[in-house]
Amino acid sequence: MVRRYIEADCQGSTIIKANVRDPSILEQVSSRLFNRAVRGMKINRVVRHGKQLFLELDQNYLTIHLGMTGDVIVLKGRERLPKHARVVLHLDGGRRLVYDDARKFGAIGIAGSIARFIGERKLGPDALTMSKEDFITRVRRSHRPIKSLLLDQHVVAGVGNLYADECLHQSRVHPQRATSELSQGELETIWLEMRHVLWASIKVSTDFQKLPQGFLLRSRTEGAPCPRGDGALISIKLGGRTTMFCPVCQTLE
DNA sequence: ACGTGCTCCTGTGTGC
DNA sequence: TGCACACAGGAGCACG
Repeated sequence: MVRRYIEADCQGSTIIKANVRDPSILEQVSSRLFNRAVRGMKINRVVRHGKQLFLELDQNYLTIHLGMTGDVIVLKGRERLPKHARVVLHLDGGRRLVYDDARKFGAIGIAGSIARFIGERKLGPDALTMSKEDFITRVRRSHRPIKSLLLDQHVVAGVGNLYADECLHQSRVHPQRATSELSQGELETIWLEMRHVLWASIKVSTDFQKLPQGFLLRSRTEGAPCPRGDGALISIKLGGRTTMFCPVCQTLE
């Protein structure tokens, strides 16, 4: 969604200059080098891999990870900056591309190539691009709970906590099931539902209330009725993350 | 190779 | 209304 947004509003624009208002948001690059890397460069296109965004410039890539509270906003006039604007890119034509991030878990940097960036961080294949066979091969041998694997960006890139819960709910698989114990059919279902869930969310621009009936994300609250059956949702901790599921339709066996 | 707990940071919701 | 506290959608790290 953010990738499309940036591309729609900024593709072809030239970065006049950058204003790094909080250098601690920069990853492995100083403000000075960052400025030098982006100044005068055109934004040719925007590529996404998992949760990572790559703004393709003329000679390198500007990388963006939104963390938990990061957001990209394009200001077209003289609007006030958002409260936690960490980096502002001044574009030709008076537009400003703003990175806003309250908690500062996000990061912005410069990369020479996408492949190298992914390789250095050992990121797995993108959730929406990887084949079913690739997904099953990468996941199959692990004895870890399936939810931990879905959340592990080294295995699959792009699935966050909420989407992992939704994906398993749609698949009717208990989040604590050991992945190695899952049947071929269950793994195929999980791969399919992972795609369904991510596409569905993109379609409604992550406005969960607009998701179709039956989605956990519409009422992700402990005790809420299961959106697709009889149970009531319960909450557990798995790998330190809040995990919501229906104990009636997602069973451990 | 795995789970656990801690860390970074700030805003929001809850209970007293 | 004010305050203390728990918790939050990410991810890296040390540790056992």
